[in-house]
Formats: sequence, structure tokens, C-alpha cells
Amino acid sequence: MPTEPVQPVMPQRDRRREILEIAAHLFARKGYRGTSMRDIGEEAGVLGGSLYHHIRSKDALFVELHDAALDAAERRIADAVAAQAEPWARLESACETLLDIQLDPRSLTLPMMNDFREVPDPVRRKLIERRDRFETLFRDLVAALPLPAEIDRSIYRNLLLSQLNSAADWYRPGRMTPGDIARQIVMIFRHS
Amino acid sequence: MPTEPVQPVMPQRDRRREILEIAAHLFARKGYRGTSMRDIGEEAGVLGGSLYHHIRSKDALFVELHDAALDAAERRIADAVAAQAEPWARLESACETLLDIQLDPRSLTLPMMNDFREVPDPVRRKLIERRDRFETLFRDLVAALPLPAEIDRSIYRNLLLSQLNSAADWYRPGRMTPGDIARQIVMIFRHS
DNA sequence: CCTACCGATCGGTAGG
DNA sequence: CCTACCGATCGGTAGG
Repeated sequence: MPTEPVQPVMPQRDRRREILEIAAHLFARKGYRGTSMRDIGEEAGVLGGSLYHHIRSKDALFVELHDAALDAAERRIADAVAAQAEPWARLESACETLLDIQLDPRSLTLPMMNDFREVPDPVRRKLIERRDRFETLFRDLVAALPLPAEIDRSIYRNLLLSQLNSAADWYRPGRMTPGDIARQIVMIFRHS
Repeated sequence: MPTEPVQPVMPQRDRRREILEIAAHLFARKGYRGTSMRDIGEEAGVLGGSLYHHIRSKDALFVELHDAALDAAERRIADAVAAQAEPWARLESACETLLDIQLDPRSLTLPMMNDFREVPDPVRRKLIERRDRFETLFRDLVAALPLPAEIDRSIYRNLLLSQLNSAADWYRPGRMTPGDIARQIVMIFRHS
């Protein structure tokens, strides 16, 4: 008589998702170069080489994760912004949402958005292309602000985004929430 | 009759300086992990292993370069600030000087200040210690500002520094000088 | 998903 | 400063 497997059989699709999540966390915590395929395998309970049944290459895996993270972030921000009408309130919603994503320790998200320098050239080109598209969201938000004429909106947007993207480098949970930080940012960046 | 060397003999001290400068440029451009000892050797005209006559280890080399860069930056900023009396003018001087350093493509400097994540743990601890000391300079400048009570000065300083440190990620020379950016930053961050 | 391996590259060293 | 090497680790693959 045939013995049943102790572990329930998991559909290949879900197994792949599981591996992607593990990889996202490792990339976010240790960077692209700091994460080896063997590291990912270890957390998934398999050897590094076995991962290639689910993915094509480390590069492709990273690009896929990065793009999916930006897709999700874009959706969340668009939803949050849509609930507001006043330009400053829309900007504050966007900042709070992006900070929420960047500062959530459980997020399998874009803390990897930064150090593009440690990634191979062809990968970097793809990441930058996707990120530029993401940033048009903020270009539109900034365009709607009633800013003094002497403020350059392109600089303004770049400064704002670099703050939001590097907040995870200095933020420590406790005293302030991501929402508090977003309010501080808008307070500073607000000019009428 | 003895032949004279074609290349003039260079004192060991200067040779070491030369190697440090080459290493600084490579680290700044390609990051810690992206720069191998063999890369440094190649630009210096020797094999990677030969560098160990001048340095103890790659880690020690990186820490030395990082600390020397911060020493130099600290001096330049302190000098620039000392020429100003008014708190906002002092902050603007500091921002302009730091941006000058960060955005100068010839600077063998602190573009490496950022991605601490790709560096080994013991190295990171040393870098952070030195950087924290560097940042007290800005803590004092921000403390002197007449800011509205609802603005948190710790957040304010972190936002300001993260902008200055990541400006090299988006800045492209041409339309605006580092001084222009500094003026934009202070315009945005100025509140009376 | 594993075994067993490939070629490449890494930081670093001994000995001259 | 070179030769010649060490052990470790990397991304990836063939074959089952």
C-alpha cells in the first residue's frame, strides 16, 4: 500500500511565490551582492542550484522583484492620493504611503531601490527605467503644488524622493511613526 | 657601468599615497564589493597581491580612506561656516561645501558614505562611529536655527543630511551648480 | 529537488 | 614587487 507524503504537496506556483518572498527579504536586508543564491536556497530549505528550476537567473529574479515592488507601491500611492483633493494633502498622502512601505520591516519591498551601484550594468538599466516611470507619479504631485517661483520643481522633487527613499537608513521605530515623519516632511516642504 | 633606472625612484610614502588615491576613486565609483584588490592593483600597475606591502587589508584600507575623507570634509565645512555669523547663512555654507565635495567627480571622497550595507560588520561599525561624529557638526548648525516649535530638529537634520549625501545619485552637471542646489535646499528648509 | 561539478573570482600569503 | 599558490565562495549547469 502506497504511503502518503507527510508534507502536503504544494503547487509549483505557490512554491515559486514563497521563494520570491524569501529572496525579496534577503535582498532588502543584505543587498544584491550580499545575497547569494545559496543564501536564498538555505532559507527555502533547498540547495542553491535547485532554485534554477523556478527562476532563470539571479539578475532576472532581482529585476522581477524590484518591478513587482514598484507596481505595488504605485498602486498603494495612487489609491491614497485619490482620496485627497487639496495638492498638499495629496502630497502628504503619497509621502506617508511611500514611507510606510520603506519603513515597514516586514515589507518585501523596495529598500533595494537604492544602491544601484552594486548591481550589474544590464540590470541597472532596467531598474532605472522602471524607477523613472515610478517617479512621474511624484512629478505630477509636485506640478500641482502652489510653489514660489524661485523654487525649481525638478530639484524639489529629487530632494523629496531621495529623503523618502533613504529614510530607512536612519529611522528607528519608537518615538515617531511613518505618518509623523511624513507630516514633518510636508511641514518643511510646504511653502505658500 | 651601472644603468640608471628609467623611472625615477619614488619614495615609499608617496607610492602609498598614490595607491590610496587610486583606491578611493575606485571605491567611490564601484563601491566596496565592486572593487577588488586586483582592480586597484591594475590601475596602480601592479598585481593585487603586491598591494599588501603598503596596506594591511582591504577592510583597513577602506576605513582609512573613509575616515580621511570625513576629516577633510569636516575641516572644509568648519572653515566655510566660520566665515558666516547668521544661522541660515551658516547652514547654507555647510550645505554648499558638502555638496561641492559630494558632487565633484574628481573628489576622492565620501560618495562611499552611503551603502554601508555592502561592507563587513566590523567595518560598518567603525564607519558609523566616525560618521556620527561628523554629523554633530550639523546637529549644532540646526540647533542654532530659529525653527517653528512643531518641527522636530532630529528629523530635520536627518532629512537634510540624507539629501546632501544622496544628491550624487540624481545630480547631473550642467544646468545647476552645487551652489545652486545648496541655495534651493536652504530655500526649502528655511522657515521663520 | 539533489549530486556533483564547472570556471571564475575573491582576499590574502609565503618566499624570493 | 612578482610568482605561485591557498581556501573560500560565487552563479550556474548536466543528468538523474
